[in-house]
Amino acid sequence: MNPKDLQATAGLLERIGRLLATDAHSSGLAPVQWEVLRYLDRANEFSRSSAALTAYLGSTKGTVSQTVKALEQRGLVTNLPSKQDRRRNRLSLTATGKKLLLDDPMMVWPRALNALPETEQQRFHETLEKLVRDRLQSQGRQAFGMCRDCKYFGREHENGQPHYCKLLEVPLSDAASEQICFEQVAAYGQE
Amino acid sequence: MNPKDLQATAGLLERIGRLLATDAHSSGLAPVQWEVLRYLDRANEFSRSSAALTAYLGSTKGTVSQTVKALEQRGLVTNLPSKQDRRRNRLSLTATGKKLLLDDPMMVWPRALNALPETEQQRFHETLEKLVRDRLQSQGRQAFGMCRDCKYFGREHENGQPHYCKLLEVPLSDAASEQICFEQVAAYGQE
DNA sequence: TGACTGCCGTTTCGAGTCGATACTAAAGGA
DNA sequence: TCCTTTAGTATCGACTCGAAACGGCAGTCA
Repeated sequence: MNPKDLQATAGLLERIGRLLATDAHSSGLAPVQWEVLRYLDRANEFSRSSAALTAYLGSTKGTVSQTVKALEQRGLVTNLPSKQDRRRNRLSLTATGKKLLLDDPMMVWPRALNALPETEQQRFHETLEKLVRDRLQSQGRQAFGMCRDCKYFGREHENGQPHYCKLLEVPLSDAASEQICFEQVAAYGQE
Repeated sequence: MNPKDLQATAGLLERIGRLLATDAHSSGLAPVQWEVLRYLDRANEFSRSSAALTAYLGSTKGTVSQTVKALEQRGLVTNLPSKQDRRRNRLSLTATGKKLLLDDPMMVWPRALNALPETEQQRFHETLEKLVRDRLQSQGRQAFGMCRDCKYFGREHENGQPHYCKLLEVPLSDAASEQICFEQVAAYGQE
């Protein structure tokens, strides 16, 4: 494709971004607030801190602190100091927060995607993944992949749990292996 | 793909949206301000008004008015009343605005896309276009396509110009036919 | 046992977005 | 001429964002 067409494709990405933002905005919470809720719902225990959230959002700790505070005031999130290291905090969704997530405006997209042919869904996902990964990498940012795709992910049984994290040295449940991890390093190369 | 995977694809869209926003943010202007500059650069004369911009952004006229004001104060945009209808305004990029657009942070995406195989570029573009169009349509919003893809676009010669708009009844240059039009209605069906 | 260092989170500041609402002014029909 | 519709502006409160200053705390090195 020539440069002009590639710009048109980028223009579509821009519009998608805007649609995402306005969808979010018109449903009560700010776009970032929704993203925080989604992240907390999908991240594993070690990754539910302000620092991890800051890296995930590509924002600053100040902004994140404020956003968390706003969500706390609405009773959607709790913010407690960690017992191991009292500099850190532990963020969690409240029951209200979890319930609100069922009305996530982002859910219109899976439905739209579902209308596409199966192979097109697959290919679209792969291309998106490539673009996001490349972009994050060129900014020196983490990809925040799923636990089970990590190079430290082990299938050894331990303590009755089916999996094991070789980095943090903890046993992992099946559910945990599908969560987002702050420390995740892709097992497959980034060629 | 199963629902969980479709959600993962939507998650990638979400992250792209965020990358777009932070890229924009960290380069001086707010994301929306960049979008306004890009729109004004690519829209035809009839479409460079606050009303068209409001529809394009899916925002409100109040917000657009403020955004335009901020860009005016920076000397990137001019805002003049229209002579035909003095309620309307005519927005234009200043020379400074046009120059700034050369540093558009969005330009990293065409480069990233260019790294993909040709067929993958094509397919990705088509899928994106489908998603955006469907989403806009389901919200009852306009698509803002290119003049030459419009059902009112005619290839008749007139006044020395190669094309013609059957809706506004004006001759069109080659360049104008590639601009975004407020009135555009897709020539191909929306099945 | 200290002091030094680096990290983590909070607070505050100014510019800007956003939706909502109220407002002004111009166009255009009855 | 009156009245309605339409286009753009002004203002308010909640929120985002980056930057910078601040305080708490863990780990290290002396």
